[in-house]
Amino acid sequence: MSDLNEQDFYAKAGVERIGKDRRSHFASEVTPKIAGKQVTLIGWVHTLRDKGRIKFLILRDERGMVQVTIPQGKVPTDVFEVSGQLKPESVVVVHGTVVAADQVERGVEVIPSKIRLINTAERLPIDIVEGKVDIDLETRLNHRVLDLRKPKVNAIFRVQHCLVKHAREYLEKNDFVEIHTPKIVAAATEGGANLFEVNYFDRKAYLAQSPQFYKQLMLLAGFGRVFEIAPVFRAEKHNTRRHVNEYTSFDFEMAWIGGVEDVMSMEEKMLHHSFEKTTKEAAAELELLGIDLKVPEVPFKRVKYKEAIDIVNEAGKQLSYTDDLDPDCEHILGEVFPRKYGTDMVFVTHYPLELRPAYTMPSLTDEGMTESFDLLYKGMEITTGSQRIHLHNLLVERFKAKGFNPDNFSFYIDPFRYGAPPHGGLGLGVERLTMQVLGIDNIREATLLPRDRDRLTP
RNA sequence: GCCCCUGUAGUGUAGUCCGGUCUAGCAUAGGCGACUGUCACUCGUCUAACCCGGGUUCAAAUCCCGGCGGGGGCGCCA
Repeated sequence: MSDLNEQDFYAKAGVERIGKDRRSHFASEVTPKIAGKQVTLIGWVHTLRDKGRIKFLILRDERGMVQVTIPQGKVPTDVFEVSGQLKPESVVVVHGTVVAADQVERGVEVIPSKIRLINTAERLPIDIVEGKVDIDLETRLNHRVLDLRKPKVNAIFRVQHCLVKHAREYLEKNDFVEIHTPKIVAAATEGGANLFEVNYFDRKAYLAQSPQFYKQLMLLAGFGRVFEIAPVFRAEKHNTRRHVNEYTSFDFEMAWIGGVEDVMSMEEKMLHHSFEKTTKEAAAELELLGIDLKVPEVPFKRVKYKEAIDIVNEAGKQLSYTDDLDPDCEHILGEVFPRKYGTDMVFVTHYPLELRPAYTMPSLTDEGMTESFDLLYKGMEITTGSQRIHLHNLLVERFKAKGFNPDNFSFYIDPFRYGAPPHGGLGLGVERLTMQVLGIDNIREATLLPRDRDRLTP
């Protein structure tokens, strides 16, 4: 017998197995309407307010919290004793009866008939109950798993999920095919941004900074419309609230377009759909985060790059038409656009040739400019897109003009010799979209497990 | 690549300028005790910290030097 006990690692840990117990209700589903019902709750001990002969256990699960009230004499003796042993973040199964209770803010509580300890928790490195002590973001990220248990932090990523889910849904309804392109690549797509080098057996390879070439090639391969939601890598030693070194890029690319306008039109409808669905499906999370999400009206405002420069110059900057809009400019535009156009979602179009990658279609209507756009949301660039060059000779010419040797990109350029469809597309930063939707200051907060200049764990 | 700031209990801070009751304060977390309606429970009590090394000085958390660590911004970009 003693040998058996030695091997029972559950008993050794002082805990029980869940066994056949399964959750009957989420905490949020315990309402006065189901008073009298027997429920099985599974979750964490959020707090235990131990008043001596009555204890109040706040049980938290994936969807919320509910109070479990444990009055001595009215619950079995062992239930009362076990409850006294519980620590914050202990994992428990609670069997009990739902009781309407005026004393509780939610008007309902659970009186337990049984409480089973499923796992123990040591002293926490960070407080999970919010509102007691402000914790540095750095410390929170070091303990990200615990940090994410906070309902508000968790809600950020449920909103993010919702935004992505419905953007994807819109594209699927519009004949886009989801593709998965290689993240280990041989060469840069755009120059500029630095690449992470990796050992590819005995050769040098790089982590993809963008799926750009591949998603275009898939249109040449006959897919018509494609999208990909995947990580991209930027080896820039930037350290700002808007940058991380690995982020999720939401890319789409569509063939048979008449111009860049078709791409913008697709994006605004996609975002409109996504925002609208998110306000409904993530209503609880948005409320928890105190966000009143405004669904931007379609069509979004369009402003030419030159006009944007004029606007920031009116605000005191001194930029020429070939200067890039820096974060300060985006901030200015973020303030001016709502006043001037009544919206915080604005396409800035027709960027100068020198500011855009080699594959961007030059403009016939605006000399020296491109058929391109950025989407600025609340003063931050969340999308970059354009009509792409589908004419082989022009593509070669543009690569040369940018100082690249087209021969190094033959895998990308050569297919354009054989009937490439006119096309365009965009890349949208998922974390940036999330942070702007939720009014988050630092992109790391909108990134599940951020990779920045020196963070590689967790 | 460039620039700025900063290291005090598990966490967040006060103290650092102007060295001396700092035997390092407070909050929160944690231990123990009390409490039958709490809801950031309350009350009592205890535990727990000056990044490392060197220097100046009668005296260093405080000033100086070096090391290590951390945070933020710019360029670039989503």
